[in-house]
Amino acid sequence: MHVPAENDIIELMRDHEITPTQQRLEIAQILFTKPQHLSADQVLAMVNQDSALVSKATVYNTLKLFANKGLVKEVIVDPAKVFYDSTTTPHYHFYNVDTGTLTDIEVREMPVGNLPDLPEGTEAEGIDVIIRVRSSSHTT
Amino acid sequence: MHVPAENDIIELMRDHEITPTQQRLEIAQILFTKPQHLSADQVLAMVNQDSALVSKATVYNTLKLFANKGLVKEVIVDPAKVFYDSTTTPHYHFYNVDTGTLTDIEVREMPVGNLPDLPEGTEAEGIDVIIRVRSSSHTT
DNA sequence: ACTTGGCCTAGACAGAGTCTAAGTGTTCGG
DNA sequence: CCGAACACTTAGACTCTGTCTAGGCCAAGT
Ligand SMILES: [Mn+2]
Ligand SMILES: [Mn+2]
Ligand SMILES: [Zn+2]
Ligand SMILES: [Zn+2]
Repeated sequence: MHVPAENDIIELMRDHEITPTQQRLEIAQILFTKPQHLSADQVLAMVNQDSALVSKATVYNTLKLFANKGLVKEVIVDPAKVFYDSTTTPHYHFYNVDTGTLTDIEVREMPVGNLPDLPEGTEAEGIDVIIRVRSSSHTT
Repeated sequence: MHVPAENDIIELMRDHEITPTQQRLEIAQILFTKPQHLSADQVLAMVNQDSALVSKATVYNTLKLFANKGLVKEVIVDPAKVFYDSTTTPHYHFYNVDTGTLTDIEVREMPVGNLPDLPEGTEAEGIDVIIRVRSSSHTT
């Protein structure tokens, strides 16, 4: 299962209670061709590179919808923009602050201890682990 | 050593190769009264609540300067704004996505495994661990 | 046909953060 | 002292990501 067929994507969306529309399909096709980390702006550019298919508002709305329904995961590492991760299984990230590149870390490569006691009246939603790196031989 | 005296702060700044100016002192006084996580906007409001002492540009410039010199640490958990942490010793964070509140986690409360192999040509700069929580009894 | 409801869209808008160009000290050489 | 050099500060314009608004479109149901 590499580049998923349109039918697979429609089924995936139905599984997650998302009505499949033409625009959502265009966006999903781009996201789910491979594991990747894309900003909304990148998705907007990619989806419209041949012809204008999807508006800016719909790209933002759709990515947020996908995130809420668990189809993609938001990754917040850059104060300037959100990345959307097409891989939703638990994993962590390297973030190269020089290049802006995200790289996945398998959980087994970096075990993290159990959750500490949560603050009163809260429940856990997820753990983000980000290892910030910079490109070597920096004139620091 | 609670509310640090002006002289302590000047020495701290000199130690970090920061020329102490009136505006930088105003900002430092607010930051270092206690361990806390403040956005630039909050610092701007606090520093000017009595009389207009420091401009917006200087607040942003100063916080970035302090971060570069290691006086404060940037915490990136919210796509809308950066938090500045007056505690620079290693620790992790809870982030309540409902209230926007950051809470510290001591490293000993949540041991994290050794660093995995870094991507080619990079060196580590730091590890961020964020446990996202939401306030209980949510109508999800 | 008409209504309803979900979806899409252009473009206005909001808010965090940056930049620019001018002003204000402060230091330092003569 | 005096003037040049330099670092710092500032108002306000500007940029950029993301949100909102108000109307248009379309498919389904009656
Ligand atoms: Mn799923
Ligand atoms: Mn230090
Ligand atoms: Zn990832
Ligand atoms: Zn902290």
